[in-house]
Amino acid sequence: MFDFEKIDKVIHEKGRLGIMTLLATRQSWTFQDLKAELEMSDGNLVTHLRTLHDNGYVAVTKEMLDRPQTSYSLTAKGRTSFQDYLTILEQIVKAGRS
Amino acid sequence: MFDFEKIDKVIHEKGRLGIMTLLATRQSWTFQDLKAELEMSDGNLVTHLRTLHDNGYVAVTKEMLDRPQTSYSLTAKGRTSFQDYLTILEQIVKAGRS
DNA sequence: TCGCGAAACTTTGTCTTGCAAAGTATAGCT
DNA sequence: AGCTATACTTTGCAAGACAAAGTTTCGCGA
Repeated sequence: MFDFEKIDKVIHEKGRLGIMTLLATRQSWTFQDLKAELEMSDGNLVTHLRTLHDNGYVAVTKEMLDRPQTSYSLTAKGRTSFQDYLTILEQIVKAGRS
Repeated sequence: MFDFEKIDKVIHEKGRLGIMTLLATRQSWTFQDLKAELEMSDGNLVTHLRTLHDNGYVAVTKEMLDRPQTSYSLTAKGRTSFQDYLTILEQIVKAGRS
């Protein structure tokens, strides 16, 4: 019926799913904004962001304003992977609502 | 924006999400049918089903036909929890498609 | 110039899971 | 009695989430 093996394990985790969803709604997010929105610890957030970056889903931009400020955004690959993931979610919702 | 903490960790796991989705499409599934559809090992499938049962999401019916046959179905609690979960998925899809 | 604090990590450690392989129990068929 | 299928349980490992504490780097104020 469904191929649940297709579910992307990198995205399908509460923390990273939150990050990906936020990144999809805006061009760019700072570390601080993500942290405030998701209420994650520094270590946890950085680890998830690194996992996403290592998989080529997230781009990192480091800037020096008056304070250091790192921003994150989706890569093209990240965006398509996320859309593919959403397609599976849609199928699940559709099946589950019947 | 979203409260990702609301995501039900019992449901939000690839294996159990598969089980719950299948159970939502039919009144009842046998162990063998679930196993064939999800392509899981016996131990893995039983463990997930027990987790779902321990959380009150799944009812178990044991029968003796010519062979032992155990069937699984959603409880009322399981159904509402799953619907709540789907609601969050819908929000994510909606946000991610914008 | 010497801290001080903030941002963004890294490190460490713990604890929970997923998952598979192998073993067990029960019942029917031959 | 022995074989097979179902439905488990047990064991063990490896991966991952997560938090707390330590680290680095910068700007700024005393």
